[in-house]
Amino acid sequence: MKPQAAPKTIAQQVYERLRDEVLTGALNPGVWIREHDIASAWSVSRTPVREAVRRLAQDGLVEASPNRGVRVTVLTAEDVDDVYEVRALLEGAAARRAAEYATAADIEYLGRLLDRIDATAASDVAAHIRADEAFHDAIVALARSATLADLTRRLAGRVARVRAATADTNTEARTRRQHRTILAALAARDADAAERAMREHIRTYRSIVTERLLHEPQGPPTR
Amino acid sequence: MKPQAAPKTIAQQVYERLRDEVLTGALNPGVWIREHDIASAWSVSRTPVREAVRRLAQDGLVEASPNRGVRVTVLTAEDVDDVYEVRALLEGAAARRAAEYATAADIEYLGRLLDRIDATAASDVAAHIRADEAFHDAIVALARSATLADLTRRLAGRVARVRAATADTNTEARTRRQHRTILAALAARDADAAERAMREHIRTYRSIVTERLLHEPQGPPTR
DNA sequence: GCATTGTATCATGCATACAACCGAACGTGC
DNA sequence: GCACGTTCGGTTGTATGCATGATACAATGC
Repeated sequence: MKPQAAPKTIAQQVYERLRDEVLTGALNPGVWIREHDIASAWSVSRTPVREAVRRLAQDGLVEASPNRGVRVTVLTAEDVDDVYEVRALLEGAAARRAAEYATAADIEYLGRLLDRIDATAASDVAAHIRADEAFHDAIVALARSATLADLTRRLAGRVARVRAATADTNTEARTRRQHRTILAALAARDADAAERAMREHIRTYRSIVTERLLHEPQGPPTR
Repeated sequence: MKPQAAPKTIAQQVYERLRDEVLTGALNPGVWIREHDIASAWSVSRTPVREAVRRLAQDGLVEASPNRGVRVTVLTAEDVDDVYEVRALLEGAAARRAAEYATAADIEYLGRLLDRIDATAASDVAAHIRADEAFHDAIVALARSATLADLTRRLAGRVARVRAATADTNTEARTRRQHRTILAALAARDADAAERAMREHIRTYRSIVTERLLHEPQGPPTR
């Protein structure tokens, strides 16, 4: 079921755990992450911690200062705007290609994913986000473009950060309707409509989360 | 004015050198890269080599097999097609935004970059590629989107690989005309035209390089 | 009082040693 | 002769110790 069943190496485990702590806010924006602290706290050596931290930097979740260390990046409204605009671009293109390649079975499967979103309790934020991600990921997979999938995955960290920060549960009736619109466009093999619908959908997300970010600012950057 | 003037750390030096060897074909596709070999050959430890290799994997220039090592990725025509399609998407969007943000001075600067391409001897392949990259990079910079710039840079490695493998000198009159068309669209502040022109331009590249790849299958002969 | 310089401290950057794991070849039993 | 288990070699994964570079603070000179 879960394609990731190999948190085998310590570096991978540290990476996932650190990522979780950033996403959940256990590590507040602006705080310094010292390799030695993490290593001693979790009883591992600095080597895998170092590797994990580098990967987080690639994901845009932390930013490195040479010879100084890394700290959790601070989310600004401009960043969110920017990330979501590019995400709309990428996933819009993915939807366009998916409209060309999707089989009837694929369409049916996507429909079941949407049903699962509807069946998830609005209170279960994490499950809701996972179900929504599954729908978007499935469409990207249908695009049959390794490059598109790769870049989308690269944005995923920053997107997840935003969603976690804003408790983006995607429960609004508007976004649900948009999901069905996207699916209908795919089923009709209408590439233009699929791309337009996906872009519109993600831009709706964007306005929702940016608005929430303005009302719930960030934590204090500890020096 | 090179923004990168700090190949100070050993890891960075190893990264750049390894990258060069992959691009120039000193390391042929399919060849296994063993950390220890590189380290002893260049008189450094495995630690910075390991870091450099991981970064290359992120760039898509090498692919890793768990506990087995990494080897130089093999270029297929499908990969090239895919990478250039996404590149057209990203840089097309960049051109659109550039049309909104560019000042008169920016336009003039872009014009000088194009003049420099024309002034470069067709025989100097490396200089030609650098000059062309400068033009494209400048447009991406004008888009004022950190995310767009980041993803473009992430594709840069794969694109550079293709260009090096096909000696893509961009000397055809057709591509030069397209450059001027893009610039004209930017000068006219016509976002739609700019995006269209850039997409068309990169897709022209794509057909050129894919055709060359078919005639000259893999990289240059071993040194 | 302010600027400049020297120094202490600390985190990263690198090197080296050890351990775990995978693959392949070889040997043995049927 | 074939299949299976085992051993062996080699590579990556991890731990730890040392060197280096940067920053902050304090002392000193102007």
